[in-house]
Amino acid sequence: MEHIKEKLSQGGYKLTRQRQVILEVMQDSEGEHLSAEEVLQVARHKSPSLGIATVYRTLERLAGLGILYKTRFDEGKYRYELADDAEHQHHHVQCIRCGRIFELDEGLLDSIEQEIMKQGFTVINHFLTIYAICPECNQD
Amino acid sequence: MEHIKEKLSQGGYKLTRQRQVILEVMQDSEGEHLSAEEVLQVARHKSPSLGIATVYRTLERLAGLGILYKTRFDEGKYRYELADDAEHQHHHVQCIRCGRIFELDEGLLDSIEQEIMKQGFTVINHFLTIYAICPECNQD
DNA sequence: CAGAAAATGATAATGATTATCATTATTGGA
DNA sequence: TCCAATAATGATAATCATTATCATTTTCTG
Repeated sequence: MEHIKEKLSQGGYKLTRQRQVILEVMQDSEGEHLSAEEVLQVARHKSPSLGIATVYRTLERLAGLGILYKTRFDEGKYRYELADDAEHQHHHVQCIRCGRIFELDEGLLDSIEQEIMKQGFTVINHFLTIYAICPECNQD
Repeated sequence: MEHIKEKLSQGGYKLTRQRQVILEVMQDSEGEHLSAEEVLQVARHKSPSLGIATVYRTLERLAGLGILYKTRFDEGKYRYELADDAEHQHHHVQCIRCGRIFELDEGLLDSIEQEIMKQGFTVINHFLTIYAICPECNQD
């Protein structure tokens, strides 16, 4: 939490009550991937007058600072999750039956990146989403 | 072109003038990834009264039949491209400078899929997008 | 050729996000 | 401490892509 506050102030942002609440929501929902609307619903428990515009602005800033990951699955909206300390970019498997999202190990894409770099590209980032049927749904 | 017509009628759809025009636009733009709005602009050269709703409906049907791929890059809209004959799913590298999109070989993800299957998943599909700086932009 | 079914085009509705703007909160000096 | 400058907030309008609606037109089948 401390290093997050640091990043905020380094970015020239203040840790307001609203930002604190939104950060807490993100921390309390480890492993989930929340949309802006979902963040708002939960955050209003602690800050009932919170507006959706502030949620969007805050999530955007936090993502810009690398505190959150901003990902778009194959639906119309972005989802956010707390970034780990490490620099690594991770990936997802989404179950097409139950909709749950599973994390995928990093490093799996290294060989692909190397191939592309050979062709003269500088790789900045990559996003992989796999659609599958999860083990539980497979039992039905 | 013939096998596309076949697929259409097999799906219970008629090859109307509008659908023909939209298909031609997609065929004439090999290697590009067009949004619905872009398809409309080009298609209106041949069919000026074409409506955007028809474009959306047609692209959706063609994608449903596997004639087109429907992909969402990290922006708010879908883009479409003609699917190859092969079943394979391909992937993209997008240059963050010039915005151009490059195709990526298939097969690169096989090892990752195998890993996930070991964990009990049934893989249905996967989407990989890599953000990079392309060789040309790298020279600036 | 008629009549049913499908397709079209105009436009309204929707959902997510961004922009605007008046109000409120915060902060670093006098 | 108080005050102005600046940043942040919340309400709401605007925007953008997409989907839904519906009256009209087209197409196919008999």
